[in-house]
Amino acid sequence: MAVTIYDIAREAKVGIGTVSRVLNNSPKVTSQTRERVISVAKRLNYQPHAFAQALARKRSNTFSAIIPFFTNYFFIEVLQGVQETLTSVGYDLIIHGANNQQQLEEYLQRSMRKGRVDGTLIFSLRLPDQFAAEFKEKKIPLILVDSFHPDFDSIRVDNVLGAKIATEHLIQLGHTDIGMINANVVSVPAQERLHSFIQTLRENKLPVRTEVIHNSSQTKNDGFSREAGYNDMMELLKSGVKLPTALFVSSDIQAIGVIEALREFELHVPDDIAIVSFDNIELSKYFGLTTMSQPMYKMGELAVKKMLERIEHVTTPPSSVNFTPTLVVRASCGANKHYAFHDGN
Amino acid sequence: MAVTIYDIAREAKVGIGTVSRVLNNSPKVTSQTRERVISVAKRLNYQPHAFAQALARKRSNTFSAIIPFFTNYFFIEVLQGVQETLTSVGYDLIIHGANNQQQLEEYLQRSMRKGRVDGTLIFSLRLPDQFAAEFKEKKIPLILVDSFHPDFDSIRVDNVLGAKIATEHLIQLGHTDIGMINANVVSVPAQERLHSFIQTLRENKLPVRTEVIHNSSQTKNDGFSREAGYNDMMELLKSGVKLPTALFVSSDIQAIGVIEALREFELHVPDDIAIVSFDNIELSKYFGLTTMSQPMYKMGELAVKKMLERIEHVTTPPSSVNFTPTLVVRASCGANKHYAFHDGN
DNA sequence: CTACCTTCTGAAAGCCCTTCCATAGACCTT
DNA sequence: AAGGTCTATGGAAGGGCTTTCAGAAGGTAG
Repeated sequence: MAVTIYDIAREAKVGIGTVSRVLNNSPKVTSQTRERVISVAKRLNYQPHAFAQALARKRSNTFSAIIPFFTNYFFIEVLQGVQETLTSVGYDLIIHGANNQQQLEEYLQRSMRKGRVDGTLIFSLRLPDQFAAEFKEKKIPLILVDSFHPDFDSIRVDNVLGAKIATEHLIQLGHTDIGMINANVVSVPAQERLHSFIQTLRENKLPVRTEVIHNSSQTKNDGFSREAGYNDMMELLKSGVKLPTALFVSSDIQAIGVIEALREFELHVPDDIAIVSFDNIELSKYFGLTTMSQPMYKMGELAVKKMLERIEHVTTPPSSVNFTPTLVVRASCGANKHYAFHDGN
Repeated sequence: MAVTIYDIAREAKVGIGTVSRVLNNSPKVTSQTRERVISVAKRLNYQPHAFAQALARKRSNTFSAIIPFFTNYFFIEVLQGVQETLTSVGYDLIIHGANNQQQLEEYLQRSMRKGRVDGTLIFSLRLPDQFAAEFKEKKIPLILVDSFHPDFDSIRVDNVLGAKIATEHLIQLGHTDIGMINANVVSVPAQERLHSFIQTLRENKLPVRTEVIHNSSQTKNDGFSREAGYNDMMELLKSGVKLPTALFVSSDIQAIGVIEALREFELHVPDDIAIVSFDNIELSKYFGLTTMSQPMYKMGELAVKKMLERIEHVTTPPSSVNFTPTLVVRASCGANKHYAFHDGN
């Protein structure tokens, strides 16, 4: 069968303890025996058994990540940061796509199985209270990305500030009648962006026309999709209400759908309607989207670093990092003539 | 500390063997003791220790997937199929993004660690010979997706046939001067599409103008990116060679970049130049891309099913499934007036 | 009532590693 | 030379589970 440290010990005429010490680079082995053991290990093509190691060490060197949806550009880019950082420190990543509340709970349950993972990352999902309590009690490291809970570390983009900046940018461009195409408010970021948008209008004493503030009822990707953007904009267009002169859209990918819908009604961006959205995914540049840029890769990287720290120091109080999204001005808002805007007409 | 089967055994006044049997639904337990054990387990909020289980059972219920690049729409969509299917059968997925050969080898190494995973999926990557031998010898289940090796199961799209269909579609539309914007030929699919493209031109007795057949030298995502498409098309445009009337582009995402470049030269698709690409990612519809559609989600699903079969029957000879990509005619080839083509002018 | 099955159950062995503990031996010290 | 210190080493214990094995308990048949 598979070769174990016992085989190595026998061949190298040492004890298993010594083999283990050699393999773990413990200093208390003479270089002579060390070399003998290493050469035998190589000859037998020894591979340590990960689970036996994990069991003995009481740590698995793997994290789990729970994300709402797989096909979402924001998550993909953050995940890339997570994965690459993790790899560089020898950790593995288990990925769970939670399409609904039930799946989320199942995955959380799995992540809590003793020893399965050393920590888990939750993306953009609200942590149910009973799980929060359990994670806390069991002291299982948990990092929230793009979400928040007072008992755990979190890494976020400041959606409130971001939505404010976006909205004020439109206001500064002279717009006074601004609508919003939002994702599904079951998503926390969608909620925050919505409230901040409304708040900003109020602060600027602008009318809040609820008939042009549209929360998606789509459930797929919580409404953060091209399709949702298209459908929701279509609804607005067909409803016959007076259109605003500008729109704040809760994600770039939705904005792409929104533009598609506008095109069918022969409305031009930014002349007929100006758009600012959120995320700055790779494609945004192509579309000339003015958008709030999030440091996605960096967020992933930081999430891992925090997790590693957290594992070392289980008891330090949780901290929260807020990245400020930055406004990237392109063509869709009408402010930057440098970029041609491409809406396909 | 964490609750173990010993705790349950003590509380329920049974032996650990019985506890284990109950938890694993072994039939040889009276319903009376079964219920007693279950109620104690629930009361103590017992969670089995995954690694101890894996160690004793000699299987981990997790697979690993090695993909070339994270931010590639093709992989993401296949992975979604993989992940969802896996979840439905209670397996976990470890994801490795291999940005280069060295990383690939490290990950393969990791996957071979005894017990770490029950099997691994490799995406679009050529399996190095020494690893092939080792996997085969150790009988570690291995499934190749979008790649091929005679000793292992593989699930592919027929790139040769796909490229042929795409090229012939352009030929049927009357084009006799056709170029290609290819990804980096270090990638097997890129290679196959290239060869089949040239082969098809020859079969149809059309000229093969190597100056308009451009293999990307980009390494990021092996040239399967918007950026690569843009840069490579730019090179072609600036080179001053006579442009072909049609282009076969090796992926949709590149095609988007190609269109962007053409736009800067005020060339219109499909009137000035017709385009057929490959993949049919979600965004293709938006762009009106005529493309070869690959059943990505299905491929992921099938990969998992094959893997599970393979685990049951280690010795059955490897099989290879070839999906035939289907032509989706939209606007970019000029054949379908139903779709408006959107190149942003 | 004894002999023999069945069925269920408890406990030990085993999965493969890390780590602790005890010991042997080398090296100092006085 | 005896005692003490230190280092390298072997091996047992332990991590939490599954599975095998033997035996207890209960039932049936002769």
